[in-house]
Amino acid sequence: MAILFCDCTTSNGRLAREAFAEMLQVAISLAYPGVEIDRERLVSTISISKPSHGDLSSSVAFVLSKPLKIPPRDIAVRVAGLAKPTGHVFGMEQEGGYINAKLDRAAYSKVVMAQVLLEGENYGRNQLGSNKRVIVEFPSVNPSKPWHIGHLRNAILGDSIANIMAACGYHIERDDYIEDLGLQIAESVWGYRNIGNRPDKKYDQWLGEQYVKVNKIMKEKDISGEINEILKRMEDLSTEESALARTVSEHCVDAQYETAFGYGISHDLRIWESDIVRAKLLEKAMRLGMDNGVLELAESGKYANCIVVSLDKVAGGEDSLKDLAEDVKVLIRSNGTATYVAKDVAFHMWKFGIVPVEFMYKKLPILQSGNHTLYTTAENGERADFGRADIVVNVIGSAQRHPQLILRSILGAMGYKKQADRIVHVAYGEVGLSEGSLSGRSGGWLGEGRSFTADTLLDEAKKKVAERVKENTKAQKQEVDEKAIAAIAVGAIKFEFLRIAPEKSLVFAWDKALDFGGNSGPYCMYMYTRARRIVEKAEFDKGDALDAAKSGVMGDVEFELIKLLSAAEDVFEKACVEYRPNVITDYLLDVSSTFSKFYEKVPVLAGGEQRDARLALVFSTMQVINNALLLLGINTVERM
RNA sequence: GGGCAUGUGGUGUAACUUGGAUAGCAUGUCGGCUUGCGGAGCCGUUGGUUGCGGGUUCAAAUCCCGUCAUGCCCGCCA
Repeated sequence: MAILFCDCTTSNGRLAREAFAEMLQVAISLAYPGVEIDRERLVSTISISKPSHGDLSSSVAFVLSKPLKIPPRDIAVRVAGLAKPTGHVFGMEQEGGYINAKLDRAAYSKVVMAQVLLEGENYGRNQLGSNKRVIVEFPSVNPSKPWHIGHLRNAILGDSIANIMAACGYHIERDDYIEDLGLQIAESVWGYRNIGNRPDKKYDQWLGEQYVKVNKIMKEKDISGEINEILKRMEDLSTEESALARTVSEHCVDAQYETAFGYGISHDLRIWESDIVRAKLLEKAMRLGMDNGVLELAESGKYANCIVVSLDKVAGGEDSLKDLAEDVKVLIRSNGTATYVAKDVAFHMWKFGIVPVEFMYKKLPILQSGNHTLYTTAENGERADFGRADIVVNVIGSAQRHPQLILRSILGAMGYKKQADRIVHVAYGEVGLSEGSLSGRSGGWLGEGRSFTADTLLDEAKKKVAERVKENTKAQKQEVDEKAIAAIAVGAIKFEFLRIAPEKSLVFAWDKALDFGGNSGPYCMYMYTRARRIVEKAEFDKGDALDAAKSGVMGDVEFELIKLLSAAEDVFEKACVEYRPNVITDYLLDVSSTFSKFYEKVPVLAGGEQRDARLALVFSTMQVINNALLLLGINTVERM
């Protein structure tokens, strides 16, 4: 098999744009000697255009119009007239002020298909991240309740962003921070002792329901003294309460990870708050802050005996930290306990390897999707290579913008500006219900009829999918197993959550969540299965496809598909730098619907001499849909 | 009081960071398509002063200013 393309490290989509830019640059210098345009600027004027406007389009004439004082149309005419074909780009013409170019269909489709087929699962992957270490933290749910649909959005986003960054050449560590010393756990421990300690259902569900009961009791009688006593004792790691808190939390997190397993979401590391305390990370971090003068001990006044930071002092250029009701943020309370922000500052010092703390790690025998190994921090264990990140991505609700900003400001003021700038807060809009709220305290996630847990959602989706599959595959006398049904249900839910831009809020409604038509995951998955069946019927394998790709495809719809396939790498990169998986969902819908039009219009198997080249295109499309779905954490199925 | 986010056809949304051609997609409405590789599909129809008002520009959903609406945040809660 001859290598048809010249540069394996660059996508053909990019090569085509570069070639077009080259053409334009030469033509511009011929037309207007002395005029220089930055190459990057030039490339940025080029976009893939609609079929009615050629294949590639540049608006460079508008840019040059002002300095040259010549109307865009005249520039376009002149430049287009002087351009000479480069690479696979030719046929330049002017329309209004635009300069459009056509691609050599046969040649271009050959190289694109060859690249897709040769690179296979790696197609679209790139080295943008040059192996930099990234910690993606998600979803860090309190170990006192099951994941509800809000937590699920967090987990799905985090998992997908981690996948996308990994595909762009970053070294990814997926961390889950478990807060086992917080007030919520103290309340759980109180419930465990006073209401019951025998789970009669999935542990997280049971614990969550109990937590809601405790909160009801708290409204009726004052047990806050007892709970505070438990909380205080928990923070001393030698107490029975502390051990109980950890045990209850571990059971709960294990149960939460059954949910994660069902959704195909995995982690590398669980980091426990109690292990952070044990390692004295907080003390070290606070001492560092005191030493360099950013943190100070208030000796008198309102904050006497607290360790505080002046927000005005650390604000830098941040307006949102100015004109606050209180200029002071407490990190260590007068009773010696730490606030959330203090813990977060310390935790981030570990993430970046600023404070040299070595945790002990244990491998956990938890089943994760893809047999992904899970570690946990532990009292006893071994050393392992975690932390020391170059970039930190925190997937946290947008409600926490303010504390995240304080975190960055404090780190920056302490002299870690570079690290502070490399904390990315993926601030997603909270998930709301059309009626009520998801509040954990009042038990909003329990719902009236159906609960709003991630488990319930998946169960309902599976039921719905099973019905649909049964109906749909009747004609083919094909069995579709439970694994495939689960994959489709997961695909439907993940796609539905990911197609909405992260910063947008999301109002959950059952009928919408379980409607799998149109812009949906199942639609894309269905196109994959259709493609697969065509290829199976033809008994066409990858070797055949590589041979057949030598012919190229010429039709309009075919070529639209080729153009889309060649854009994969650009799309993956865009999704990565913007931390927006919806860039991928959009792309998938585009590829899927274009493929759908293609097979509706063009009979592949009865295609005469074009049959094999079209089969190669079908094969290539399958690969691209598969690769893009994997970035969303969605697995393809063979039948549906 | 201050800060942040959001506002796009009946509904859900994309494009906004980096301004470009007729604002893309789905759902909904109404109508059509199957002796063909599988109809979770395809084609057509309908529906938009991109919250509002200014400004910058050859060009604004996109940038700037103002304004309105909604949500979130501003704690020795997490």
